[in-house]
Amino acid sequence: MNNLTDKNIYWWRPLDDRELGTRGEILFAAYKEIHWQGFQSASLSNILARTGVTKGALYHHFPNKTELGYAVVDEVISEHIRLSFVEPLLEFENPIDGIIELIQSSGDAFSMTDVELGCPLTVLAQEMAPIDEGFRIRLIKIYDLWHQSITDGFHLALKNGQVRDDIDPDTVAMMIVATMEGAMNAAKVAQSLDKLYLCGNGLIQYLELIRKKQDKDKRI
Amino acid sequence: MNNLTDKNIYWWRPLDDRELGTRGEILFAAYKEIHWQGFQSASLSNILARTGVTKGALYHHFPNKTELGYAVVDEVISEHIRLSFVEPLLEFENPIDGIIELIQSSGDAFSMTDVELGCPLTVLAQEMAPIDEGFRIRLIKIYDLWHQSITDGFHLALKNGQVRDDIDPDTVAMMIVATMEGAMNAAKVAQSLDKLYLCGNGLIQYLELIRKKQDKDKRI
DNA sequence: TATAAAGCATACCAATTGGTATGTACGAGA
DNA sequence: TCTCGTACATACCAATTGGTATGCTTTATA
Repeated sequence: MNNLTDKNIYWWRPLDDRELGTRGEILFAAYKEIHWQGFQSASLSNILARTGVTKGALYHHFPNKTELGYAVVDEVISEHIRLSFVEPLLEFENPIDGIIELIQSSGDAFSMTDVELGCPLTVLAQEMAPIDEGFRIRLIKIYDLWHQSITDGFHLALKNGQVRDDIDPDTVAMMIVATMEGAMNAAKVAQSLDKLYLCGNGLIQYLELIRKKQDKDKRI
Repeated sequence: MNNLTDKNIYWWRPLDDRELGTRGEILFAAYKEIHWQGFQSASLSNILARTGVTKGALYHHFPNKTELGYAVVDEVISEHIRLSFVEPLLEFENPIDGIIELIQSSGDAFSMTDVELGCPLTVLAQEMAPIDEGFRIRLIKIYDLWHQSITDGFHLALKNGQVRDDIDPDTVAMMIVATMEGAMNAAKVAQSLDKLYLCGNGLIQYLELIRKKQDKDKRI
C-alpha cells in the first residue's frame, strides 16, 4: 500500500543508507513520512513501523514530535537543498549555464515518485509556515540560502558581462526560485513529468532572454 | 487565538456573507479552516465552533469529511480562481497588459493574512494531491482552467502580433502560472509582501521581454 | 569488576478524531 | 388533521493520536 518504504526509489534522497544509526534511521523515516503526509498528519506509529524502532527509542532521541520535525528540516531537507541546488551552482563560470544545466539534469533524474511528492520544502512551507514559527524560520533560512546563491551568481555575471545590464540580480533570482517551485507544484498536481519539462523549457527560454547578446552569439 | 474567525478580513474571500444558509456557512467555515490548517488537520469541531452549527447539521448536508472537502474545492476555491484570475483576463485586449494589471491590482489588495495563508489551491495541492485522487482531479481541473485561459490569451496575442513570434503560448502560460504560485509560496514563508512585489516585478519584466518590439514602442 | 549513564523496549494514558444512532421540531401536501 | 420528508440537535463510540512512566540491556569509564 505504501510504496515509499524503500529507501532509494526517489530523488529527494537526503542521506546515505549505510551507517545511519538509530537516530538517523528515525530521522530518515520521519523525513519520508512528512514528505508524503505532511507534518501534522505524519504518524509517529507509521514512522516507527517504517523503521522497526520502538517508541521508547524515538523519545530517547527526540523530546517530542515538533522537535523531530525541526530536526528533519535542519538536518535532512536543508542539507539536501544545499547539495542539490546551492553547491552545484558554484561550479559554473556562468550562472545561466549552471541553472540551465541544473534544470535539465534534475529533470532527467526525476522519477514519477519525485514528481508525485514534489519539493519537500514546499510541502512543509505550505502546511507549517502559517501555524508554527519554529518551522517557518527554519524554512525561510533554506529559501534564503538558495535565493542568495543565485543572486550572488547574477551579481558576478553582471560584473562579467554575461547578462543584460538592466537586470536586477535579486529580482531575477526570486523569479527563478519561484518558477522552479511553481513548476514542481504543477507537475505534482498533474502527476506529469511533461509539465515539469514544459516549465523547465519556459525558464530556460527566459534565461536566454536575459543573457547578454554578444555572449549569446559567442556561444553559438 | 484564531484570528480568522472574522469573515471579511482577507482577500481569498469566496462568497458573500449574506444569505449563505446553513450549508453555505458550513462550506465557508470549512474553506477557512482548510485554508488555514490544511484538509487532514482541519477539525470538524473547529468548523462547527466557527459556525455555531451542530454536528447533526453538518452530517445532514455532507456525507463525510472528504465530501465536504471536495465541495469546498468545487464550489468555493474553483469559483474564486475563476472570478479572480480567469474572468478578468477576458476583459483585456492584450493579455500581457491584462496579466500585469492583475498582478498589480491583486498585489495592492492583499492583506498580511492573505500573504500568510497563501493560495488555497497550493495548500491543498501540496497536501492532498499525492494521497487523494478525488482532490487531485478537482485541483487539476482548476489549474487547467487557469492555465488554458492564459494560453488562449497568448494564442490571440500571437495572431494580433502583440507578442514575439517565437514564443509558445503553452510554455509561456505555464511559466506565468508557476511563477505566480511560486511567488505566493515565497511570500507566505517570508510573511512578506515585499517578496510578492519583488517576484511580481520580475514577472512583469519577463512579460515586457516577450512583448513584441513595435508594440512595445507603440505603447510609449 | 563495579557503577553510572546511555540506549532502548513495553505498557499504558488522556485527549481528540471522524462518524453514527436516535430523537425532535417543523413545514408542505393530501 | 394526519403524515411524511427535510432540517437539524444530542449523546455516544471506536480508533488513533502524541506523550509518559517504568522497566531492562548494553556500553563506556573509573
